[in-house]
Amino acid sequence: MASPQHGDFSYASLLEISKKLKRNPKELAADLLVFLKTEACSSSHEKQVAMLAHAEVAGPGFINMQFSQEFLNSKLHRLLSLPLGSTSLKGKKILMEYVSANPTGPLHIGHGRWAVFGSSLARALSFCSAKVYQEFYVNDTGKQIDKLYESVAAIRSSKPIPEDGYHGEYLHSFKNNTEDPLQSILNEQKETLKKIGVHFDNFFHESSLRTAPHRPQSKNIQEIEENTALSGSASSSEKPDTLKHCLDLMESKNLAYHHDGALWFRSSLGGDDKDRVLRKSDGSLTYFALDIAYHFTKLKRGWPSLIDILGADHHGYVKRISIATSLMYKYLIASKEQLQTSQAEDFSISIIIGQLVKVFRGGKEVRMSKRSGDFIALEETIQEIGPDATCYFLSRQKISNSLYFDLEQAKQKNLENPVYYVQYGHARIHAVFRKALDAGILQENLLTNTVPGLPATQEYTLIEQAIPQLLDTPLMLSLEPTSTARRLLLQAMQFSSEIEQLTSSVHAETHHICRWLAETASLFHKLYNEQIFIKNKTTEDKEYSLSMLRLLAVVAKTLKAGLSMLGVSAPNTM
RNA sequence: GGGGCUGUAGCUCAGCUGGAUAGAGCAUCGGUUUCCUAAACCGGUGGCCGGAGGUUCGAACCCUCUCAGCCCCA
Repeated sequence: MASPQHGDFSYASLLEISKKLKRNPKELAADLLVFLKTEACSSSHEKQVAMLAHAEVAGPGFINMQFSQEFLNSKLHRLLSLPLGSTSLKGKKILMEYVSANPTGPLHIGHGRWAVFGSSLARALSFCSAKVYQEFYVNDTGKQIDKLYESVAAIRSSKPIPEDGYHGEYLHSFKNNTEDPLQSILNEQKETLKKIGVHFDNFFHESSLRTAPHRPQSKNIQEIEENTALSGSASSSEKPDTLKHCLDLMESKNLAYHHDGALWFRSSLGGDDKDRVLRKSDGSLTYFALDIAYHFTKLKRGWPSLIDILGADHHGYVKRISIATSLMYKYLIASKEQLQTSQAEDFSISIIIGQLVKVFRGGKEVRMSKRSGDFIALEETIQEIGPDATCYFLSRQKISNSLYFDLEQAKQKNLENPVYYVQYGHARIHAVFRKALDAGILQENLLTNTVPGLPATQEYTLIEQAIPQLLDTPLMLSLEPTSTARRLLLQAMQFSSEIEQLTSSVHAETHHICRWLAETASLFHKLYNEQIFIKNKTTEDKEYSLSMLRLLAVVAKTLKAGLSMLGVSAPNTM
């Protein structure tokens, strides 16, 4: 926000306020300055520490401020001794649905993008104390699935695959086994997702929405993984027909009507340009009907805040499904049907449209089509460039922007991929700590496995084990206004608010994490080249080293937090 | 025909609520290693922010029009 020469941070929107108040911005700034100096400086919300050392009016009406040494010191102490996190979304219950790939083939690179984006966002929301439930919708009924079974059946009986069936090579592995293809493909998808750190709380099968088994010969796919504790009354011996219930409800509430032999949803009520068909005149249901029923169950299971991440090819769906879900929620509140949630204002549905990934190979675009079998598998990419680079690469750009992905380039650029730059920063800090241990600056007998502010684990890093002995170190950094060390500390302090900001925005721009990581790593590498942390000549040097280690420990802690939010590892050596 | 996304350095992209001299990485040119990891650091070159109007103290950002690319629906 502020460049270093403008102090630690600056306030710029005073000019806008002054317009409304019809006051001279400079005068207003001067008044605010007096207030800041008397009020804010004397009562920071932590202890009684003066927050500001300096504040001044600059330019046409900016206020530039500088933190006091004491404030920075206490902030550093907190960052080191407490868990990182925020309470900005405390009490929020959010159900996220993403990936939801059809179980008709392996995941492609586009799915990888939604997966990485979704899981990063989920971690960011959890970081802000929201309760997040991650779900994958398994589209296990319908024409595409029938085609899958027909194609496999043809392969098994050595007959030609139907023209409009699936021709991908991956299906040929079913020739010599009797596995259920759908279940098997789904399992493979899960395995792939696991490699990039994506875990779902639930795989919701579309077939569970209706009673009539869609495909009697494959009963094993009917096993419902849905957590019954969360699904309210769904645990009775007879499975309720959610879809029928939902459609009946809509009819009874006059949200749906019959016309021309079809059943229509009054989506125009909510501002759609026309009503949409739920059940065609031939009796078959539209995807839309199933989607409404699915979203209905999300609400009924007690999740009032919904986030859907859809591919750009589904953007036509956004409006109608938002409308349908809102109307459903209104009904649920109106009828006082059992809801595990409390307030109506908790309801929100946010549908994030992720643009597609354009895949190139040596400058030539590769078209993705699952049916012909010509697609870029996520699995293949992970194997070629590794899970860390995959996650980072897929996170780097705004989700609303098409992502250009050249496989050849990604392969070649292994060492130039920015993820290594950040990881290297983390590993380098470890090297400094190892050196400090060798030099006797850190005391081996004081290393501990009970680290404040971190979850219990058997595998604390050296840095983490050293935290307790660093907490007592006084801050002796030369934190001149524009020093790299000061900028680095401010950057680390910024991490939590960076995450808060992206979770509060509708666009949920997780690529900001990448930017923050790269900036932080850059500042660290700069500092590393500016000075030597471990000198070990005099007592003074030793104290200096300890104070620097304290700063570096915070940097390592936040770097690791940022990396793991993206599903990227934070190695200790490279 | 209707709708969505995008247009910023040679390439790939950031740019947070309209704010101070538009930023990174790669590429390119030149420097830095008796010292904690050179997978690093420092410096140079490179810009009509697609174009035109408008809003205002101020616009890459907001509004209108327009051009180009990608996608969805009919």
